[in-house]
Amino acid sequence: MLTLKLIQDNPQEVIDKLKIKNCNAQELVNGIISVDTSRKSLQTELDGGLAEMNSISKEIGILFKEGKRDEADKLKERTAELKENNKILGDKLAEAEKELHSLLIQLPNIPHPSVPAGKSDADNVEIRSGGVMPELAGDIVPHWELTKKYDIIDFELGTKLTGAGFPVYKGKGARFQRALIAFFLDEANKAGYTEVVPPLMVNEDSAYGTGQLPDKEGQMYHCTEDNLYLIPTAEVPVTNIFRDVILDAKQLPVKYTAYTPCFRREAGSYGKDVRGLNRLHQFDKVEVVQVAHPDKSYEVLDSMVAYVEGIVNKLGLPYRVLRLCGGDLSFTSALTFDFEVYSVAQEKWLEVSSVSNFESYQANRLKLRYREEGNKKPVLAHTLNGSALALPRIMAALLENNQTEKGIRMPECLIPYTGFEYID
RNA sequence: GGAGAGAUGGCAGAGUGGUCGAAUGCGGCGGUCUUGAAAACCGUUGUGCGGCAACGUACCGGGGGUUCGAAUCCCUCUCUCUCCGCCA
Repeated sequence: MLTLKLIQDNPQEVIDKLKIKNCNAQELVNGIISVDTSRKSLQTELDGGLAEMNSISKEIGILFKEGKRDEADKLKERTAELKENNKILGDKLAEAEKELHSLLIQLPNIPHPSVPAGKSDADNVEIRSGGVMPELAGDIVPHWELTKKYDIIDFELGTKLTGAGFPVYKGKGARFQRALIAFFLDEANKAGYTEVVPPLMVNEDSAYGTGQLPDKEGQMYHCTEDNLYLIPTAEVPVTNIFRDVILDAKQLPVKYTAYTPCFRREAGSYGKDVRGLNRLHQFDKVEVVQVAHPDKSYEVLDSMVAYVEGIVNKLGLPYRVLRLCGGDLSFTSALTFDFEVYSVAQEKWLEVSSVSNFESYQANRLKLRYREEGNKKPVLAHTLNGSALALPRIMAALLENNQTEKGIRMPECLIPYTGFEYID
C-alpha cells in the first residue's frame, strides 16, 4: 500500500497519477486524510489520558509502600472515570485505525511516469521484439495435437486424476519440463540469484503481505482445515521471506530465484484461451525476485528485463516486450514489462513473463525496510519480481514452432538437459 | 494423536504484581590506548505511533480478562522443544 505520508503530503498528485490507472481516487484520498486526521487527534488525547493514568498508578504504588492506604484509596476513585474515558478513546482509535487501513489497501500503486494511458491489453506498447519467426512448411499443428501425437502430455488423464487444467506430463514431455526448470534455474544462478525452495502453501499473513489477500482471495486454492493457501506464484513465499525484516543497505540488492509449481483457480476465465497448455490450474514457473535500494530499483528492473530477454533469446523464440498501459497494470505494480512469445500454430502471442517494479508498495505492507549506514531510521525498500519463465506457454510455443518432420526439435541450450535432440 | 515443558531485545539469558523498555553476558557501533591490530577500559546500541521539539505513548508469541498498576495473575489461540505412538 501507499504510505500515509505520501498521501498526506501530495494528495492531488496521488489522485492525478492514479488516473493513469483509470482509478478515481478522489473520494478515497479525501477519506484517508480525514480519517487520519481524526486518528491523530484521538491518539494525542488517548496518550494524555494514559499518561495521567500511569502517573496516578505510580503515586498509588508509592503511597502503598509508605503505608498511606487512605490516600491511595482516594486516588483510586479518580481513576475510574479516567479509565472509562481511556477505554472509549482506545476503542475509537482502534476503529479509526481499522477504517484507515481498509481505505489504504483500496488504493492501487501509483504508476511510473513512463506508463502509457490505456484501458486494456490492446493499449500496451510494444517496446521491442526479437527472435526469428519460424517458417514452417506443410501442416502446422497446434500443440495440443502434438502432445497427443507424441504422447508427451495427457490432459484427459489429468482430468481423471484431478480435473481440467491439471495435465500429466509423460516420457519426453516430463523430461522436457524438467529440462526447462533446470535450465532456467541454472541461468538464474549464473545471473547471481540465490536459489531457494520455498513452501508451496502459505499462511494468511503471507498471502496478505504480497497482496493476494484480501482482493484476490477467490483466485487461490484454500485449505480451510489448516487455513493455508496454495501459492499462485513463488513470489508469495519468496517475497514474504522479507516480511518484518530490516536489511542493511549494503546487503542490497538481494536476489532470489525459486522454482515452484503454481496453483490458480482461474475463476471466471472458463472457456477463454484455455485450450491445451494456455491456461492451467497447476503449472510450473521459475521466478526471480529482488529487493532493491529505492534509488536503484529501475536499474534493477531494466536488468531483470534484459535477463529475461536473454533466456528467451537462448530458447530461440520470437518474442516481443510490452510496456503495460495503466489499465492493464496490476493493482500493486508501478511499472510492468510483459514478454510474449509467438506461437505459430495458434497464431497468437502468449504471455510468458511479467517483470514488475512494485517500488515500496509491497514493502510497506510487508514492513520490509533497510537501514542506511549511520542513519537511524529504517526506510522502505523496493521489491521487484519477474517470471523467468512460466513453463507451459514456453513449452507450447517450442512445440509448435519447432515441429519438423523428424519430430519436435529441442533448442540447442536445452539438449544438455533433455539428453535428446528430438521429441519423436 | 497422547503426556509434559516453554515462548522476553540481533543472540544467549535474568526478571513472577509497582519508576521494567526490561538485569547480565555476547555481538554491533563510537572512543581511549596502539605504528597497525588484538586485549583492556569508557560510552552507545529495538520498533511503531503522536509531537517542530522537549517529550508522551504502545509493544516481553497473538487475542481477551483481572487490577489503581501486568513481562509477571487468569482465559484462549498459535508456535517451539522433550518423551511416547504413528509414518515418508
